[in-house]
Amino acid sequence: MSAPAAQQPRKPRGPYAKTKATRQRILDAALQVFAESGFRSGSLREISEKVGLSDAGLLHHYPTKAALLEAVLRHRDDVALRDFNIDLEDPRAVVQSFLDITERNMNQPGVVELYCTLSAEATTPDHPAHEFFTERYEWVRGLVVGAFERLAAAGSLNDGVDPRSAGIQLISLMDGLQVQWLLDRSALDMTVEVKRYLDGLARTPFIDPRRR
Amino acid sequence: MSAPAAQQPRKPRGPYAKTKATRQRILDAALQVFAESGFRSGSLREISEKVGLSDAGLLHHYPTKAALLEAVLRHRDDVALRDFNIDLEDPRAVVQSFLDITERNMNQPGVVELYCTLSAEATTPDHPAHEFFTERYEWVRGLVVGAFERLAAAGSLNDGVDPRSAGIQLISLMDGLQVQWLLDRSALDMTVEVKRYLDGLARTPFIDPRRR
DNA sequence: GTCTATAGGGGGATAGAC
DNA sequence: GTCTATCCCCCTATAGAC
Repeated sequence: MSAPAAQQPRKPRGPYAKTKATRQRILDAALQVFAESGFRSGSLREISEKVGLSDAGLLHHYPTKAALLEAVLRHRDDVALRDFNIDLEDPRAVVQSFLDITERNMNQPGVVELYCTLSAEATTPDHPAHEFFTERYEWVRGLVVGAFERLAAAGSLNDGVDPRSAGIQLISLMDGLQVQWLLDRSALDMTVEVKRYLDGLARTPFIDPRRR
Repeated sequence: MSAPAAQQPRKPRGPYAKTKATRQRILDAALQVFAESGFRSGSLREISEKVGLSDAGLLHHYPTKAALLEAVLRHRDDVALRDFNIDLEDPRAVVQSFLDITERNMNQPGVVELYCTLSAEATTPDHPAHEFFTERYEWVRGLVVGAFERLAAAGSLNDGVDPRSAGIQLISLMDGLQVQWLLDRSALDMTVEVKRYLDGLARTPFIDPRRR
């Protein structure tokens, strides 16, 4: 779920390019390490060990640590966008997708940890992922606020619900739930909470009954 | 805002104890550094430089890096608890205090950054502040859920509002707002959003009109 | 495409002098 | 209570061999 698409690294020329597979393994390992320790204290050493490569071997594929981080973030977002393939013009589908993403997230705590840790770390302006996250939040906020605005215009929201606030709050809710959930997974069910929040916004539920 | 109270470091015996003042300066500097960089990549070096002390001088007051972190977190919570001095038996006062804290937070982004960064970092079980945060969240959740339960019993909540969900969501909302706010302070007003969320829970507003 | 070797910098913590 | 000196660890990145 990211604004611009990513450009592929480089020439996948050979007939059976092991390169692609290696890079995939690097991304997987990097995700794990950055999720566990964040960017700053996660080390290339740990990543290269996980992959079974030397440090220099790893840096052949991604020239710097920051470049590797970029690649991990963009890759995750590309995968998510492709898997869900949301119709951005349909406000109900957009809102529904937030619930779908929450549900998926409960099955991949590693990714949740990655975004939690990194988004907090990247609030500092000099962090290599700072721009990525500011742009990402701006984009997501625009997406969901737009959806709520169209729903409001169609009279589908309760009186007194401000579309922009609802968008900001939905995003905040999801982010905040993740911290509590990561700290103690038995304390709450993220899907239930998101669903309840959405149900509170409208008399007629958003959720397509065929899907849940 | 923490469950157990902290024990004071040690003997403040001398008549003009510079020790106390030094430790205060250390805590202030440590807060800044841990907020900016988190625990893992924030360095004692940077802290001791800010204070104007050598590394060893700093470690005389706090024997390890983890001990220093503990002290910073407990100190902040003690200060907040003392300043607000909430009547924990009055559910309206408890809910109101969340709004007060939000308002105060908007004037001290450093503290917000500290809790954001550290709570995310500390979701990993082996982090030195892991227990601190799990216990803290458990305690806060119990506090606010209890308040909502009493409000519900008194018929002060809208129909269909689940007290436990409302508590979990209020905390999540505050945490999530902080990330978005730190990334772009012009994007939203945390106080407004918390107030709107609370207003959505009850027909009669919680907020004491004498105070806002 | 991957390796070894190495440069060059920080990091936390301890010992012992003042 | 604070210092200097020191230990030994881990880190990112580059150069050049295979």
